[in-house]
Amino acid sequence: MLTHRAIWAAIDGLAERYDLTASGLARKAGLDPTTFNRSKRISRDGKQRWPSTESIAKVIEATGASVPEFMDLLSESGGVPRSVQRVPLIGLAQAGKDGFFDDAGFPTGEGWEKVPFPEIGDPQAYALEISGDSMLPVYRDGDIVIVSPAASVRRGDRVIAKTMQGEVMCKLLSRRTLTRIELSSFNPAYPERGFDVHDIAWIARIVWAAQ
DNA sequence: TTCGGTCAAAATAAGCAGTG
DNA sequence: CACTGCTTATTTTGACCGAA
Repeated sequence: MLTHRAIWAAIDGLAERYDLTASGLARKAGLDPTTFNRSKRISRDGKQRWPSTESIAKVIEATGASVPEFMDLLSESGGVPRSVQRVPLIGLAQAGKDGFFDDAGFPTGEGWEKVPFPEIGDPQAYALEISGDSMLPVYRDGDIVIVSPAASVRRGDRVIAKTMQGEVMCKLLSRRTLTRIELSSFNPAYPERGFDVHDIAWIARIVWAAQ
């Protein structure tokens, strides 16, 4: 439903997602900074004012967001504000480098982009952007998963694991003993891989996925 | 007339030396 | 370090403008 509330909430959401205020977003889009102010949303006599499609096109262009992304914000907001937390986001490939995690697999330091996500009640959770095709057909390239290093991991769980060598992978935990960890890919084209527990730096459960 | 966007001006917020 | 006083940038409001 394209309500007045939803469309403005989506603009606010877009601004927040890119760390801008509403007026900052307008300025970045080459519009007058006042275009999205509150007083421009409801006129003096209480009538609803709407942004033009041209303005919306400009802010999407300026932020580099996609039209589907904006539609997402529209349906999410839907007029009813939802509890949202901002979680750190990182790419799977980047995650292998040093400096992003502490020894226990909790996100640390700088370099994390923040994305808003529905509240999942875990302040330690973070987001990973999937790359590669080893997780097909469950996760596609570009999907975002929410990972909780605090959640307990059991057989059959979808997990993110990092090896001592710095390789980060998204797998299915197929077997776990005191000394061995067996990880299988969702994509049958990839073989199952076994690791000595000492070769795994940390393992964290995927608790949510945006697809 | 109506509807969005722009203009001008005022209110806030954010730095930032200088001082005790 | 904390506190002023000052400057600059950002945000907001309400009047106004041009297109349809």
